Amino acid sequence: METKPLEIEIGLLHERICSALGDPTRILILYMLSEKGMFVNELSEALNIPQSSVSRHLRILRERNLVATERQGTAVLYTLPDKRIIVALDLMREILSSQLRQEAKITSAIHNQNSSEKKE
Amino acid sequence: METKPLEIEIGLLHERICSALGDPTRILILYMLSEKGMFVNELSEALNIPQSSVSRHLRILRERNLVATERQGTAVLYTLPDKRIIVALDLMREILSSQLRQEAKITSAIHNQNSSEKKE
DNA sequence: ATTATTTATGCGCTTATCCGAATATAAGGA
DNA sequence: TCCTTATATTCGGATAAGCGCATAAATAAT
Repeated sequence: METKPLEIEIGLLHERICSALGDPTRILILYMLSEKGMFVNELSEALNIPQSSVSRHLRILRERNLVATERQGTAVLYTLPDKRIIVALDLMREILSSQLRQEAKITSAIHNQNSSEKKE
Repeated sequence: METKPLEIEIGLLHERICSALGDPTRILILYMLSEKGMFVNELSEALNIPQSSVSRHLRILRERNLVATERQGTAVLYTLPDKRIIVALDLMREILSSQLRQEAKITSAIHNQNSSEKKE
């Protein structure tokens, strides 16, 4: 079974980037860090999520170099070293809102259809 | 417990777009469809993956409107209605290759360090 | 050294995701 | 109708991912 170059690259893309986006909390963390660097407990409080859970999510992001760390005393400041991930996420949000607009159109079209059917 | 607007939007973003990218096969399918429309069996053969598996992946993409379908006799042609998802994926590939270049730099720096240490 | 603070990890559990094989469904032709 | 082709779904099982709680590890201060 041969594995083509594209497949290998996509496999790596999934493993390193896409799978990190596979949890809504992690996406939210990326957006929060795009505003400013934050400590673990800050994120934990802001998200209202247990510290251990935040720490685990941060580990996944850190292992993939999507966030960077900087020790400050006993605390660890997390920052976003490459803002392009936010650009990619924003693009996906645009795709989503296109979809939602489209779905709203279809829904209202069905409503119009129903009300004109009633008239007949 | 309040849920802020951003959280809701991110939740939807994850549910509808990001989670669909959570499997390498699905990413590969999107790339293949970006070249040309394909039938299920074509994808199945090209990917060397069982038809049922491909069909399931296509369902996930279809439910999220990331692919469109068009019946042609007994077969179903799958196409990519919005190429922007490819733009987003390509951007992530760029981020990844930046990372890989960076890692290569660090690795070679360590090698240089080691060899100069040996000299002393 | 002891203690306080902050972050990371181990553990057990639950849930979600993926898979292959088999079966069901849909469309078209003999 | 019956059969063929193409696609979709169901089933059962295996694997991965996420969570909360408790605990370990790291740093700094007394």
